[in-house]
Amino acid sequence: MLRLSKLTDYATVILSFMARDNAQMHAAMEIASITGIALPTVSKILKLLVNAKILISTRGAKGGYELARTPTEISIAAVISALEGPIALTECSISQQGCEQASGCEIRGNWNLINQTIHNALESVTLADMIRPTRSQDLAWKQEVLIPVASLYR
Amino acid sequence: MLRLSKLTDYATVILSFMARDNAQMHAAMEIASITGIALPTVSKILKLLVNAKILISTRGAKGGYELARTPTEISIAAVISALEGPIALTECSISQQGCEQASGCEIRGNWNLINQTIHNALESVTLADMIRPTRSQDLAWKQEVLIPVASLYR
DNA sequence: TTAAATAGTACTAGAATAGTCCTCAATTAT
DNA sequence: ATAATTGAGGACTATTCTAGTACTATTTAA
Repeated sequence: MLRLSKLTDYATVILSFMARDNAQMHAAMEIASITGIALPTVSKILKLLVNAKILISTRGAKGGYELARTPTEISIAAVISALEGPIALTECSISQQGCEQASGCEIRGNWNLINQTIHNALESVTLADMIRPTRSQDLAWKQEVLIPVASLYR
Repeated sequence: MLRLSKLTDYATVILSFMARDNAQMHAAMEIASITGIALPTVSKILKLLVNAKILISTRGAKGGYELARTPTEISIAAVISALEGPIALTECSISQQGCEQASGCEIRGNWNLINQTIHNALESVTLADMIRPTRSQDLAWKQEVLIPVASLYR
């Protein structure tokens, strides 16, 4: 569930490669051969990332792509919305009339809270975090996970 | 992004209707006419929820569906995984060899952390929360949103 | 026994994704 | 200047996934 598209997945791979050797310019073809993702697909992704101002492109010979900001300043949320549009779990947007007729739709407001919560969580993770080594043993953080929606009603 | 399927959306509508008038048995047809969702679709969803032990079904005349637990004991995470399978953003699962060849795949562990974080957030929201009135004005909770992955590295 | 209701499964149409390709524009090096 | 390199932009296709439907079997109450 909660699928991200493959393209988004690729984007994180590409970006974390770029983050690791910083301050460098990389041509699309170079990135394609290093990551093993087909060139046209890499190109497509890079273009989307440029439009989202996550990357800066330089045309012409010796051109290429580079990060627009430092890895600590690029959030995963930004990457995801660059590739998939605004972050939202539901598209309850299907005509408000329909929702008023149907009985269940006071829910919508609560979905929005959940969306916000997840968005904030993704906002707090940066590219810099992604390229750090994993310590899956270390589960101390679990205790820190919050219950934001429930807390609304205290 | 982060799309949930329409079916999952419907499921929350159906379940919150059922949660509101508790302890009652509801036939699929009744639910269909009240929610405005087509009967075959409602049936499909109800069956999935039964398989996930979120609902209990009773066959035969006077049969129907009822909640298997109280609304406070049914998490949104459970509903989502009932409809869409395990909660995971990426399906990096595409052959580990492929990932070792490509340069970017130390990322996977970090994705798992993000998945876990989101899973925990969804686990903390229950059906009971969903049927409460929304107070979108009240944004106090925003201050409480955490930075779980970053905290891993302190 | 009959009617009401769910269980299970298979199928179809439509939409969304992934992936590719082609032409234009810009920059550098010769 | 001119050629080579590289990105920009858009159009297009095939495949996969989802939503929705239909049909048959099974169970239970009256």
